[in-house]
Parts: sequence; structure tokens; C-alpha cells
Amino acid sequence: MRDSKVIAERLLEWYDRHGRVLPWRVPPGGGAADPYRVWLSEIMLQQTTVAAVKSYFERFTGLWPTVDDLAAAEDAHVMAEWAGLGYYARARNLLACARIVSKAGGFPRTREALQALPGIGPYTSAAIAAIAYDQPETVVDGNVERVVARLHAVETPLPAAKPELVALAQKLTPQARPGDYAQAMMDLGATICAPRNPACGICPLIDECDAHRLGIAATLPRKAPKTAKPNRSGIVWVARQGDGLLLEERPAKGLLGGMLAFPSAGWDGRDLPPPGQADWREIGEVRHVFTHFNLSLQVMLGELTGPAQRGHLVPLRQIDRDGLPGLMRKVWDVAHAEIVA
DNA sequence: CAACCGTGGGG
DNA sequence: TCCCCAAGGTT
Repeated sequence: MRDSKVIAERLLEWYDRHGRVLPWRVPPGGGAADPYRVWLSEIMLQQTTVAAVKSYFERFTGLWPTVDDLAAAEDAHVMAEWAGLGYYARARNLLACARIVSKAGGFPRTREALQALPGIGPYTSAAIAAIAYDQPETVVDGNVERVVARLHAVETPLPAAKPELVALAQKLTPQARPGDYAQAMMDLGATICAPRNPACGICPLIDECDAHRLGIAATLPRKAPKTAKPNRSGIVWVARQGDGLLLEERPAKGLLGGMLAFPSAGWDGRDLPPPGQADWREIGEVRHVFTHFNLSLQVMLGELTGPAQRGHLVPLRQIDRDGLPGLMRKVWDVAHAEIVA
């Protein structure tokens, strides 16, 4: 019990001096955090690096300063702005959540009610409750798992170790400054207690760390071995007609769900024919790595000789590369180079 | 509960 | 080049 108090105190003291300055973070003494900005940043940060999120967060808050603004936005606009960030279910859930919250007149304040909203799970609900509402909820993300596993030298591999790590993290959570404490744990994990080369020499918790004492800090947390990624392949068609290219909206669920894309087949469980009649010729190949498989796509280019079977034509100058998911940006780059040439 | 779901950067 | 992984959630 006294141990946890020392840890929280040292961590907060370190955070006050070395905490990161981030666009969604209220500096010490800057007043209460805006729940909308906390929520938005937490959704964007799910499995995504701080560096990647920054520009997206600035753009979203510029376009939609409040949850009511976001709730009123058009689906396609939000999806296009999210393009490139990945995990597109987050964007769909983001809009669904914004509309529920806007209609309700604001975000709920309890962790339980927050977690009932789409896209908000155990981590995010605790983070919002702690950071925006100053409630002593225990926030457990990948950083906290690592810090706690090291502090207590937990050698059980993840994900089996998760319940144990959550229980240990709960015992460490202080009643005072829960939001700062949560962010301090994550900052420590991101900057000092790093996955590969932990900077134990400058860690404020070095005296409390069992793993460091045992000389095994860098090896924790242990993780179950991963299975190899299979290779998949398929075809993507860039269909021209007049000065336009054929684009389609992907099915709402599944890979790149709800995103704008060139018609494709053979790699995502759909085995569709070409989107129209044309003298197709291969102009290149695109490789892409998804979470659970590697992909190689043959890029076909052709001038439609009849009506398009699916999708809609978009004038070349009107196609927004930034509004496409990463995979389709690669396809666009190959096709655009060929068309311009 | 294990599989599914993106992308870019770093060692 | 390859592997790891980053403020996870949903089904």
C-alpha cells in the first residue's frame, strides 16, 4: 500500500516536469479538458502512434470543433478525412457515437455509460473518465501493461497476463489527479519504459522496479508467439471513361469498410468480375501489408466500352488522393503515372 | 476467445 | 528486408 503511494508520487512529479506537450492535452493549470477532444484523441490513438495522429486531430477539430458539428457531418466527408489513419471501423463508430452523444446533449460521465457507446471499450472509457472527468478509473493500455509487468516482474505471457496486470494496475491507481496519473503512465511507457531499449537509468521508478532489479526489464512483457502472415493476391481495375475514373464505396463492414476504392477482387473474400467491358492491360503491381496478411494486387487499366457495372465515374481532377485509404493511394499512384505519361 | 481490422516508423 | 509495434474494439 505504501509502495503504490511512492510510485504515484514519483510518477506525477516526473510527469509535471517531463510530460509531453500534445495538441489534445491541457497543460498543467490550463483548466478542465474538453470531453470531445479527449474522446476524439483517444479514438484516433487506438493502436496508432502519436506522430500519425497529430495532423488528423488538428484537421478534425478545425473542421468540427464540437461533437455537434461532427454529428452533423456527412459520412463520406468524415471517412475521407479519416483516410490514411487505418482501422476504418473507428471512423464509422466515431460518427455513430457522435450522433448518439449529440442527441443526448453531451457525453455521459461514468465509465459504464461511456463503454456502452460505439467504439469505446475498457481502455477508452477509463481514459475519458479519468482525463476528462477526473475520476479514479484505472487506464490499461499497452504502455501500462508494459510498465506494470516490469514493476512487478510479471513473466506470464500476454494476453493471458492481462487480468493479472489489470489487477496490479488498479492497486497502483491513486485517488488524486487520476487523469494526470493515467497520462503519466502512458508517457513513461512511451518515452522511458520503452518496449526495446528501456532507459532505466533515468527512470523515476527505478527503485520500485522488480524487473530492473532482476535484470529482465527489456524482456518484459512476454508475449505469445505470433503466427506468420499469409500472402494474398488479387486484381484491381482502374476503369477510364471520358475524363473520369471508376470508384466505388466498399461494403460498410470488413476490410476498408465504407471507404472509397477502385473496384477490386480476389483478395477480400469477394470474387467479382471486372466492373465493365474494356481492353484491360496490366500496368503494374501494388504491395501492401495488412494486420493479418500481405497483399499483392495486379493493377489493370482499361477504357470502358460499355456501361459501368458498379461504382461511379469521378473526373480525374476531382479525385482526391488523400481521401483514399493507403492501399488505394498506391493504386492511384501507379495509374496516375501511367495516365499522365 | 481468437480472429479480424491499417498504416507508418524504427531497430 | 524483416519484424515489431502503437493511447484497442468488435464479433
